[in-house]
Amino acid sequence: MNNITNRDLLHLLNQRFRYLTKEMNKRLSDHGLYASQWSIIFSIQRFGPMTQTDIWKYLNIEAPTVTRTLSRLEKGSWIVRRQGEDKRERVIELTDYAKQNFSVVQETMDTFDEDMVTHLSPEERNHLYRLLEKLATGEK
Amino acid sequence: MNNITNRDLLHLLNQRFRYLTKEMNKRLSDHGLYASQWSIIFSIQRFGPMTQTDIWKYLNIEAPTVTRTLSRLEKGSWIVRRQGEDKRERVIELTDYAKQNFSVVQETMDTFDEDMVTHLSPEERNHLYRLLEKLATGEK
DNA sequence: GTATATTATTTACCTAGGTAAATATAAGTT
DNA sequence: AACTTATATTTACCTAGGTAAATAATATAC
Repeated sequence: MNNITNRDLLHLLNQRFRYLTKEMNKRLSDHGLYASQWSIIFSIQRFGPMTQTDIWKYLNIEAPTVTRTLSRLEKGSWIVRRQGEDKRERVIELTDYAKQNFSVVQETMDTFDEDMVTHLSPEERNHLYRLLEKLATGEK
Repeated sequence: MNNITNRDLLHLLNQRFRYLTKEMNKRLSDHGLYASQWSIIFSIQRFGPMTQTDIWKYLNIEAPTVTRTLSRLEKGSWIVRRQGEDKRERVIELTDYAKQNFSVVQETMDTFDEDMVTHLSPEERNHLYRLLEKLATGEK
């Protein structure tokens, strides 16, 4: 059994990642959402109102990306931006519309998550997690 | 030890993937390339001249994405598009410039690949590969 | 209290991925 | 040969990620 090359490993990761987001977008399209939009909605539902900085730090994406995605969510009536005490910051809250639709979308996503890992046993899922933790940690 | 949730698993995959491409782009920027561009150059070097269909089928991306990336590579003098016998198709070849610079970039990428998996033993790399194979296979 | 530095957000401009529809050529049918 | 179908590529238009620089408000220094 030959060892897999680093390149093949990263290539496969790439393939799988793209398949995942493609499929996720497909399933979310019924709800008028995209994958990245859902991850923001989910975060706010989980942690309560967040500033944009809270969001990009948690999701590990850049501030301009959040600005843009929030604008789309705002246009779709999923979130509202309210001014914070610190007038530089904007606090993001879910709209009633978002709260009403949250659980339906969540069910869709739960099914999606399960479908994606269905061939992995619980032990394998834990193991995969631990291996991914060791991947690309930035240190040498 | 609690089991990891599907959501956390996919979330981590997301984080790692973004870190990977970000870092890869950073290292390639010295060479005036982006990650996706390199993957095309690498494919052609490996398999020889390919039609655009060959490329998108191999890389598992959509045809329009390839069209765009090739245009950028062409502008950067990395590739040339020549008409195939079948006049519908365009055969992509590396330029002399690409051939001359290939090995330097490849060294950069080999180092990158190794850096990304450096915390994983050979067995772990194989295992990670096998687990990723089982992920998101599309079947239920 | 004014000047400077820091922080939060935005704007402008890249690349990359996707879908849907258009175009051009080839292949198949009658 | 003419008509229809299929294939290869492109165009137009989305979203998402990134960097660099601008703007506005806060915090800090003097």
